[in-house]
Amino acid sequence: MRYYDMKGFLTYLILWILSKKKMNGAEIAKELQKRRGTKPSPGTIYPVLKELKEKGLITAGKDKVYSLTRKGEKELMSACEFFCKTFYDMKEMFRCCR
Amino acid sequence: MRYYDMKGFLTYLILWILSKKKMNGAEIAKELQKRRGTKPSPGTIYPVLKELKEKGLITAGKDKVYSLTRKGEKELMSACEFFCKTFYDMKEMFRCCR
DNA sequence: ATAAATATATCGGTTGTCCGATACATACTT
DNA sequence: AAGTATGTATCGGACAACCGATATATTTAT
Repeated sequence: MRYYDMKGFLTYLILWILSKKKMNGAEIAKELQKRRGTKPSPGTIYPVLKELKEKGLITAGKDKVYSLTRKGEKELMSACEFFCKTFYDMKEMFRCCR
Repeated sequence: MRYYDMKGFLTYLILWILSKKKMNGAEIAKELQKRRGTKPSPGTIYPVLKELKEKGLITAGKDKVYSLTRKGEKELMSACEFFCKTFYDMKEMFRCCR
């Protein structure tokens, strides 16, 4: 997986969110609404969940409550490292907005 | 401009880089190489610079050394705020990789 | 049990990022 | 001044994110 492409943060944002709490699709959508200000449409979110599941990064039981797999955790970690490297001086950025 | 789309971080990364130091296209490419590990192709970087210039976010003299305009600074600030809001708990992320 | 509301899923199409290839301009060397 | 290296620019196309619309499944209410 190539982080440097960075088309769409959504996938990683979802991984990030799921790393904190198990959720179903609708709950994820709500959480995104809260964070970004806009709610992704069903046509956006469910394909992403499907893809993440097929890649083995998340799993869900019959109740459709998703959580990260071990692989998903590693993937998220890698993404974090990439972000840290790319925005190694981002701390200033965060400082500026609080 | 819609931050929540987030297709491609490149544009904002370039704004971020230019906010710290004036550079020409080649220098920007090198800096990106350093940060991301991959160097953007000319076909990637120059169209982005052109677009940013057309939007009035950056300017350059005859020497093609780019710098942020006032508008560009504001834009970057907005982007920062968006990131902070979206990843309000990202501090943990940064902690994990150092 | 039926109806209504909510959640999940799929499909087609649009858009924008990014790249590779190519062409052009400018600066540097000898 | 000619040739070489380096920087700049443009074009076409590949690919993926995202959305809107629609269909289906599941849960909740009556």
